[in-house]
Amino acid sequence: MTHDPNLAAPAEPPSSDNRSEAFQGVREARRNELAEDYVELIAELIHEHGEARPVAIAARLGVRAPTVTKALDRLAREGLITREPYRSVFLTEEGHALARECRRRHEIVLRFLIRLGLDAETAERDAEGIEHHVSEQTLALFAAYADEG
Amino acid sequence: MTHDPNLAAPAEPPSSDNRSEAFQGVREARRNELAEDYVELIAELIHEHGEARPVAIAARLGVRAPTVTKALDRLAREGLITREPYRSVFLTEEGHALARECRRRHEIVLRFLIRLGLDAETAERDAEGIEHHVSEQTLALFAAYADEG
DNA sequence: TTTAAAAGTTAGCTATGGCTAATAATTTAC
DNA sequence: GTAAATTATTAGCCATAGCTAACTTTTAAA
Ligand SMILES: [Mn+2]
Ligand SMILES: [Mn+2]
Ligand SMILES: [Mn+2]
Ligand SMILES: [Mn+2]
Repeated sequence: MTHDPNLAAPAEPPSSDNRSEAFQGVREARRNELAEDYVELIAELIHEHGEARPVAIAARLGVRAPTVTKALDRLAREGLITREPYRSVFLTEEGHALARECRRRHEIVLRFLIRLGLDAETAERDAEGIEHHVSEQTLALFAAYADEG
Repeated sequence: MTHDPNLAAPAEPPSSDNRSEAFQGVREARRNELAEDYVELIAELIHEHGEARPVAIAARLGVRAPTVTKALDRLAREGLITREPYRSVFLTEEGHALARECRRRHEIVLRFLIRLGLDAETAERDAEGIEHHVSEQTLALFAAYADEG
């Protein structure tokens, strides 16, 4: 979806030992985390401030400006955003779709953790990491628990 | 614990905007994921087969041998393992402690997901990613739910 | 005991994701 | 309307994490 079809992928699926399945999946998820955080955040900033400027992205992520510039170049290359130099950033259709998906996951995980009894701050922090590693099945169970649990 | 004190850390904590806290935490967690997976796996292999050979590590992780060699060099540099060329790998005290901690987290998350109603395979896969992003607080709630829920 | 296979390492490539320092463009203040 | 401040980009650094190809060492077979 968000990523290049296997830039550094092996000739023969390296040892598709059955046990390796989980790790393969996690590596795949890790490759998309950054892009997911970016598009989700960009959507948020546009909603809150009417635009997403690199300086705001950097502040929210807690990284330096050049880090953001480079990441945005990559997102543009991947077709998730459009941009012009020195201007703020826009989501493509694809980027917007991914952002919505991420926001949904984020909110379900967050609601779930809070319902479980976690304080808001810790919940937010854990959700920010966990959201990238929950399957649809888990998400469904989280949502069910949050809604009625 | 497992990592260098900020190799690429900024001069002044880059924009310690309050909102950035969650992302900072996640980035920190991401830096340790690989090391955590390795030491946990090494402990497992030693338990199962009496030794941890690079070839077995590679098979289980689903990566190529040179990837493992390099990662092991890094773990050794960080004081988590000891090794000699062409021989199998051992955990240092520190590595062993980290492995135990990881195994504990992994098992709590896994038990929790299964208790929630997830199938074993999906649970294993999600746990492999989630385990690196749960705070002690969340872990406590997971454990409580798994035990009595 | 020689040879073949398996395992491990090294060298070298690509891409990501951080950073600083220097420069360029834009916006704001005067 | 110019000068200053802010914002953004570029260039260049470093470490991680993957890969292949080539080589070395160790282990297993014949
Ligand atoms: Mn996130
Ligand atoms: Mn998020
Ligand atoms: Mn893991
Ligand atoms: Mn694990």
